[in-house]
Amino acid sequence: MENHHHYSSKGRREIMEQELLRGRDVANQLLQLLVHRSNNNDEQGLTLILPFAEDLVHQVLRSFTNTLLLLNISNNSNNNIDDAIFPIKDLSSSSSPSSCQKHENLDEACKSFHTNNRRGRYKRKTTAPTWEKDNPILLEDGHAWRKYGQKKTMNSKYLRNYYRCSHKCDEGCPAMKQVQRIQENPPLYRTTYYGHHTCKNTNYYNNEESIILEHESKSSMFLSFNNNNNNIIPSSKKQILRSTKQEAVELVIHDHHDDHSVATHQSQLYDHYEVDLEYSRHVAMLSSSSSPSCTDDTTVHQFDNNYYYDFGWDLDFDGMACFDHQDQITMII
DNA sequence: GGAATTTGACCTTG
DNA sequence: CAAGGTCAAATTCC
Repeated sequence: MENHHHYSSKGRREIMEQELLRGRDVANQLLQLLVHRSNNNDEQGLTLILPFAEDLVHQVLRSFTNTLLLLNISNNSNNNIDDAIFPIKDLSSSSSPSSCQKHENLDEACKSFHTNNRRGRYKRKTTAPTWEKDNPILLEDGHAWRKYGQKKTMNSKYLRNYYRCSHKCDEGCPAMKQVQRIQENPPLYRTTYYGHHTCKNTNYYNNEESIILEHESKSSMFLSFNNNNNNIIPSSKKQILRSTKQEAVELVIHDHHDDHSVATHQSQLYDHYEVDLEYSRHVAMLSSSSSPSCTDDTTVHQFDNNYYYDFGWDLDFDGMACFDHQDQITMII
């Protein structure tokens, strides 16, 4: 309920300031990188360093985008917007949003739930995974997770990490996930989800107001919504229209990807209450029509009489063809 | 000091 | 019995 206050201590102004400072720092890094390279005049070294420079540029742009978004929001709204700001945390910063209600009682509730005698208390899952996805970096998915174990497995040199929903104890939410690195270079992490969230996930997506700042991502697609005025906060080529909480959101593609600088997109499909807006690079989509034309690497899943299309597009823009033949897609939030 | 993670023991499953 | 999922005390983090 009043879980927003976690963020209100850090006001909009402060977040904007942080964004700008971060952008300046990164710009300085970029400058030094370029100066260093131009001094050396090393053609081969330049190509090596190009991806890094590109990443820095993306970070600077992200700083601008986030700050502008915050400015835009503060101009258009005058009511408690501080409470509605949910900045995307950097991956380097640890810990979950910890914005669940009665969070201080959580551990206590867990302790009372488990007695000292551990016998018979184990309930090992038997169900098949609900969803599985590989990602090149560790991503947050908008839910608060509590890690409860890690294990070395036979066929991997990496540890498998076990998480359950932070609301398991206070709301009995059964959702769990496992994350395991499956490849070193380039890094690849496999996240396997078990069960669906039953908790009131008020911290991000189902909230009446939420502002999603762009996070480190090679994608320039940027989604956000605000229920107050149904306004459109455009970024790159996509816009969200008519956002209604816990109802379908129409996502209309106004333009197609004729410009490849729009960068990379990857979709990720969760169940329909776990659409990830936090990272633009993975967006779950539900087609309202029965059968959009899709590229070959599109996979279709059926769930609750709905068809889910996982476009799974990647660096090569294969998946973009999906939009070329379909100008309206329904997204469930 | 409280909350989150780590860690090895404990437990289930095949 | 091996593999690996889960628990909770110990440890770390904030």
